[in-house]
Amino acid sequence: MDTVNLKKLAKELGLAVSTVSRALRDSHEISKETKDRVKALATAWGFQPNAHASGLRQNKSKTIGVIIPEIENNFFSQIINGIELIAQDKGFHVLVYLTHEDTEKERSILQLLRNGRVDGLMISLSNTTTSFEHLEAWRNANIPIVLFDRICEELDVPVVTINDMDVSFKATEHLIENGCKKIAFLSLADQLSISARRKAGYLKALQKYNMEPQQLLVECGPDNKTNDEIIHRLLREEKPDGVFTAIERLAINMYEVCNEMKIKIPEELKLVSFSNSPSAPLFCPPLSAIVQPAYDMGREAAATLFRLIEKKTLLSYEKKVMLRAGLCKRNSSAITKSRF
Amino acid sequence: MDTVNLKKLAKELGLAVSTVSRALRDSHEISKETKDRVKALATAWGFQPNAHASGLRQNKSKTIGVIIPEIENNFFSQIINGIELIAQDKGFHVLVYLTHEDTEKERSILQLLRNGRVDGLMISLSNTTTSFEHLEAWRNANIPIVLFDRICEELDVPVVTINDMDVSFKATEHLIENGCKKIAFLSLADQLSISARRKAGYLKALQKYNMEPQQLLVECGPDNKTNDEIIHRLLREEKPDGVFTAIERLAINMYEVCNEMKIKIPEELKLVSFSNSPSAPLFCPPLSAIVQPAYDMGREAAATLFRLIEKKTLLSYEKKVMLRAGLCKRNSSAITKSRF
DNA sequence: CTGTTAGCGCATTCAC
DNA sequence: GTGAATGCGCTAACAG
Repeated sequence: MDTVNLKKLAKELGLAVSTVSRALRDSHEISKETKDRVKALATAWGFQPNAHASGLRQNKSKTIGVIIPEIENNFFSQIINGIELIAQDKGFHVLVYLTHEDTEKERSILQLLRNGRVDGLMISLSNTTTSFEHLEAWRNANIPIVLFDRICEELDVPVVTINDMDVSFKATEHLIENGCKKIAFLSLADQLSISARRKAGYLKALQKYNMEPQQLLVECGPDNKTNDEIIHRLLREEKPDGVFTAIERLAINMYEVCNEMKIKIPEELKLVSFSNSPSAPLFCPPLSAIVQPAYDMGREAAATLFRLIEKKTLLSYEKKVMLRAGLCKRNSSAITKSRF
Repeated sequence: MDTVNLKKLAKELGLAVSTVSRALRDSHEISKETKDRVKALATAWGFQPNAHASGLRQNKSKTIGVIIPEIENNFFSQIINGIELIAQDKGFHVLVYLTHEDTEKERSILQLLRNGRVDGLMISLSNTTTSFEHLEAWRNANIPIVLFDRICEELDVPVVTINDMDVSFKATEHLIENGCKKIAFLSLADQLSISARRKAGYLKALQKYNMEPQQLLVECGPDNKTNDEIIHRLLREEKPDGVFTAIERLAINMYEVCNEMKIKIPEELKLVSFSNSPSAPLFCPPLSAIVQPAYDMGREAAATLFRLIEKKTLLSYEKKVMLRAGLCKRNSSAITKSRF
């Protein structure tokens, strides 16, 4: 069976192409009978209007692009889930791109998409991104864009974020309240605003309890083995009794190294981490986690993008949406009976 | 800045549109000087050829579609990761669709994509899919398609699978060797070929050790709470000393219910499960897992699809690719000292 | 080596 | 209410 198009339908029905087109789009200037005849044949033949042709004609793609650093991460896959829900609801398609934390790739994808392929873009920045010309350039193309989670604060662009600072403050305070005297903060060495916000929350909590002298800022990298060494050294030399990790992967490293070094969690060291893993409660011991509303974030960001695509003007509070993460206290940071 | 197209470039350069087009595509029939001039202006102006126009003209979209049941699942996100790598390498875009295990959605997405939007399709079937007319219909559209993991064996379509049966046999045998006398098999109630293959592996192992009378086939559903009840009843009434779960989510349910019921893993009950979670080693106790090469599967399936897209004929062994999953033995299925 | 022309399939303007 | 004609931006056939 050859591909069916308007022309063939028109020929079969003895109508003009334009009439068929209008009938299928439910134009009011077509009689009900004609509409019915046209639609009947269209469904019978399984007609689907060619995406490129109508895209070209209307300068619309019915497609949004999503650029994220990685996908093997509960946080981002939940985000995609939320985005996809809204997109499917709007009849839109979703293109997914992974940067693998490579700012060059990020730049080239953005460049590549300035050609009508997408009607809007959502992006969470790579952690190696330090300059933002590619985002500025994008804005010249006049295609709606929304930043989420890993945003750029300098740019006047709609963003959806999480209360990273507040919840980090809360997590650190929780460790302090549970008796920690020397708390380390582990994060990736990057320039991201979220890292800065999380660090700020940590520092603010130390400040509140006059513990700044005990601050321990540890920067990890992309390589797990190196991180293990860094953590090893940290635990050996600084002997913190509390650790707050800014990303889940580092918490896993913590568990592994503590196992190796026979350091007991939470007796000798209490741990809290950002984590969206559904199995955090099964860890040994169960991980006290800052859980981000990733699914909602995806939906919120997508909803904002569609407001822009539909040319609705954003109200000021819609330009900066902040969602609240929750601290889920579990055994990895629990108070333990003093020994003997 | 208005959108720049071939016409504007041609006008500025005093050339014909076709010359500009050819120059940008490195046609051999254009002089080096002209090419250089054209390319210089194109990059200066940040020209990107309109995707719809060239797509329409060439009847190519440089896009592949990926349909999966869900994304909040390490297995599928690893698959996407593998697919995306190959696609980016080929300069292709990736559309992602989630069916949420809804066969109707699956059907309508397939229908929707028969309009030139994608040059090829990869799909892992929803577990509610029992008839395959939509796949048959797709083949009439003559667009390459590859099935992976959750495939349909009746159809003559390239597939990439995993040695589900063998590895399930191995997992069950492992439980038997470690002393289990009554092993339950937990899976979703679905019609999928992978479920059948996993079950077959389980049964084959029981058979080998003459334990068929002890077979315990338990069907769970999409709802976690119901599953918890099913597992509760199973553990209370049947008291298995070994459990093999066909999907990760059910293993998490097992841990939870065992915790509640104070059943000790692995002392009183040994557990093995399919799982691609990177944190399985951190579980309490660490989970013995069948780890699927999901990333490779994504790459393999994408590579197969691109062979089809590039009109290469598939060699017979390329039509049915089977990858090997590995059993990673950990403490959840370990032999324990008898408690005399 | 470069220019002219036609047409991909559709939506839309204008005619009747 | 319907048909004919136009053009979205690009590529490819044909001409020179």
